[in-house]
Amino acid sequence: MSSMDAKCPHNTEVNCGDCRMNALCLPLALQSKEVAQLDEIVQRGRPLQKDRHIYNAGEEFKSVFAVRSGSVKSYTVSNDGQEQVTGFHLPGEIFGMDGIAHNHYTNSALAMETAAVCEIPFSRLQELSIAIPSLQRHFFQLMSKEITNDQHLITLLSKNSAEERVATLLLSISNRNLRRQLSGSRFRLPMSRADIGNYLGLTVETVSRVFGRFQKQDLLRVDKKEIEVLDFDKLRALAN
Amino acid sequence: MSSMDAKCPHNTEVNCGDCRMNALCLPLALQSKEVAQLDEIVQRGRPLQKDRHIYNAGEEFKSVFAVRSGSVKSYTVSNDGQEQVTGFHLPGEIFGMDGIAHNHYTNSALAMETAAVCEIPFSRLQELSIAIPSLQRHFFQLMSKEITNDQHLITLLSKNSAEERVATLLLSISNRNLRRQLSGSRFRLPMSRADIGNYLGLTVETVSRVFGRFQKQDLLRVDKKEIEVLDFDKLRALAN
DNA sequence: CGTCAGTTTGAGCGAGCTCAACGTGAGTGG
DNA sequence: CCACTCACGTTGAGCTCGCTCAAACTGACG
Repeated sequence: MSSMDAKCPHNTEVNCGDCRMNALCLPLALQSKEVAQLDEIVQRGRPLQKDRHIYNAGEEFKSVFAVRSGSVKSYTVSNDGQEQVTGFHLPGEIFGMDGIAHNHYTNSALAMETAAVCEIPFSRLQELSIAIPSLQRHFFQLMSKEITNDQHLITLLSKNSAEERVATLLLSISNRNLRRQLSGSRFRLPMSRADIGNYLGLTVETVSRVFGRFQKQDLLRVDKKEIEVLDFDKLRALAN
Repeated sequence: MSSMDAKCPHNTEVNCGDCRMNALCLPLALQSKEVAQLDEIVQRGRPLQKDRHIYNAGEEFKSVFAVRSGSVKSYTVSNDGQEQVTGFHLPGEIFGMDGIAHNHYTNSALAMETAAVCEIPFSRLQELSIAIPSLQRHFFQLMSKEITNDQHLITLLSKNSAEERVATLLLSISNRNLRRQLSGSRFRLPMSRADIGNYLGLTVETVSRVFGRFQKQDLLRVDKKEIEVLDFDKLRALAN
C-alpha cells in the first residue's frame, strides 16, 4: 500500500513531486530537476492540532507556508485588541506573504482543525527564484493574486449586503473545493460562524440569520458546518 | 538653472539617479551602476491631464508604474457596474501590481490631477531582478506592503465607524506627505469627497458630515480640499 | 448528568443610508 | 459683465439593515 501512503496528505514523508497539491502550489511548467531543488528547501511539518499557531503576529518572518491538509486562518489584532480574520487557507494554498514587507509577520496563522503545512524558508526561495525564473514569476503571481483577493474582499465589505457577503464566501469555498477535485455543492465549512462573521464584517447573529433565510429560500441545506448548495444560479445572482 | 530643471518632477528627462522620489520607490542599497541599469528600462512619460487613464481594467498587463508627480487613483468596476476605489497613489508610490496575477489589470488607474508617471515594463524588471537580487527583494517587499495595506483597509471597513475611517485616511495622507518632506499638518486632498466615500465604504453625505463634526470639535480646519490638522492626538485616538 | 462553547432566535435601537433641497464656484456663452 | 450651467459639496428628515443585548437551544466532552 505504499502508493496510498505516498498520497496521504498527512504523510510527512511525501515530497513535492508526489504531493497531490503540487498542481496548486507549484508553477505548472517546472521540470522534475527543478521540483527536486524545491523539495530540498521545503520543510514538511508534522500535523498540527486544532488551534495551534503556525506563527504569531510580530514574530520574525522566515518562511512562507503551504497548506497540505486541513485548514488555516490568518488574522490580525488591532491596537484596541479586536481580531480581524484576513483569510482562510485551504489545501494547496500559500500563506505568510504578509511578513515579507517588514521582516515580521503582521498576521497570526492558526490551524482551524488538524492540519499539515509545508514551510518554505523565504531566503532559500529567493535564491532559488534567481536560478529558476518561472519560480520567481510564480511567486510574483501568487502575491499579486493575494492583492486582488484582498481587493475583492474590500469591495465586498464596502458595497455589499450581509446576504451578498455570505453568498460570495460560500461560492469562494465551493470553487476552491472544485480546484481540489472535491464536490463544489456539498462540503464542510472548516471555520466557525464567528470566524465567518469576523471575516465578512458581520456579527455571528447576522451570519446565523442569513443561513436561516438561505435555507428558507431553498438555496442551501445547512447542517452545522455541512453545506449543500441547492441552487447555484440564485446563489451566484446574489453574489453578483 | 539646469540643476533646478533636473529636480522638477514634471521634467521627463530626469533619470532615476537624480529623481527626488528615488528614496521612496527604489531599494536603498542600490549601487549607481545598478541604478543606471534600471534607468535604461524605465520609461518616463509625458505629464497626463486630470481624468486621463493610465490603464484600464482588462487591458493586458505590461508594466508597473511609479508616480513622479500629481496623484492617481486605482479602482475596480464590479459586475453590476459600481465602482470601488482601491487605492490612492502619491508621488514615490508604485501601482499596477494587481495585473501580475492574471496578465491583465484588474484595476483601472486614473490621474486625479495633472500627473506624471514612470512606466516600468515588468518583463524587463523580472530579468533585472535576477541580476540584482536586492531589486527582487525590493519588489517582493513592495507587493507584500500592498497586501498589508489592503488588509488594514479590510479591518477598517469591517470594524470601524465612519469617523474612525475618515480619521485613519487623513493620518495616512499626512504620513505619506511627511515621507515626501512635505507638511504633515497642512495639505491638499487630491481626491473628491465622492472618492473618499467610495474608498472608505461611506456615502458622500456621511463624509461631508464627518468633516463637519471634526471641524466643530476643533480637530481640523477644512477649506474645500485644503486640510489643516489642529489636533493630532485626538485624530490618532480616533483612528486608533 | 453537568458544563461550556458554539449557534440560533427574538426584540429593540441606532449609525449611516436614501432622498431631496440648497449652496458654491468654475467655466461658458450671450 | 451678467446669466446660465454643471459638477461638487453641504445640510436636513426619515428609514432600514445590521447591531446589541438577552435568552434559549444543541451537542461534545468530562
